[in-house]
Amino acid sequence: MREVGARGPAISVDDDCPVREVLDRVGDKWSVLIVVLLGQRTHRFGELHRAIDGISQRMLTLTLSRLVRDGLVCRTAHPTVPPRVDYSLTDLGRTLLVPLRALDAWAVAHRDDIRAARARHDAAAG
Amino acid sequence: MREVGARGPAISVDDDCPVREVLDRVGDKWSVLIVVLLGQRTHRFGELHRAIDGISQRMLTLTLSRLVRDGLVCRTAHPTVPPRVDYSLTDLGRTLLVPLRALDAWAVAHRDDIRAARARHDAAAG
DNA sequence: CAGCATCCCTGAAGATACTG
DNA sequence: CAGTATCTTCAGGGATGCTG
Repeated sequence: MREVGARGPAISVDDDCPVREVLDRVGDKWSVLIVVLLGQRTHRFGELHRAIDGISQRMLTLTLSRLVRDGLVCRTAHPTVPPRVDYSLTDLGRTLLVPLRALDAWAVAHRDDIRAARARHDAAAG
Repeated sequence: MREVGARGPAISVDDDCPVREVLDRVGDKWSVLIVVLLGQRTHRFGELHRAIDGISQRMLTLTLSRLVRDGLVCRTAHPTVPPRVDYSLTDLGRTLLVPLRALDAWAVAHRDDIRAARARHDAAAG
């Protein structure tokens, strides 16, 4: 396993790159959004549907089932009528909030830098 | 702007969600790999091509140009013949290594948990 | 309410060939 | 060596309709 990073902890990079594994899992269009919302509090299916602007029912179902499958999200179906299903983060899911916060902090701190770089680059060339 | 997180720093979630912005930018198939490799040291185009197993010339070019555009990677073309082009991280790019390391640490720490959850889930249902 | 089934479409990514 | 140009494929995702 090759590693990088002169100072600070290394990031492994090879064939089975853990970072890539995470990104393949939560790097899709909706997973992070859902994890973050569930990090806030438990949500029902419909609540998530309303909270996440633009998501289709299909994608919400799909993404949730993947997250449940990966042990990040917990699904609780109440045998009532009409049915009621609650989704919440598992312990594992909650631990994921930590690195996501780090990424978020970076985004907040540097979004303007990126926009500036873009503007500069686009102005120079096209 | 709605925010989440009982304890710890909040993650903003709304229409312009910073986390989503980062993921849209580096959540693709190759960007993280390239950033991490360049975090190691400066690489030439061909070095990256050989280092990243499975990437096509086209995707390497595309991904690099996006990273350059966003100010994360610096491109240095030497006017020699044959041409030689060096890629390295900018200061901004280097700061990105920090949250990526957090994500990597999480991945390393929990990949087995995810695999176990999956196995459990798949065994239960299918 | 929650969610599956079906159809469709687009954009990301691969393969291949060519160039300064 | 370091790309560009073109064609093609495929999976992610949207829209809609139906059901326990």
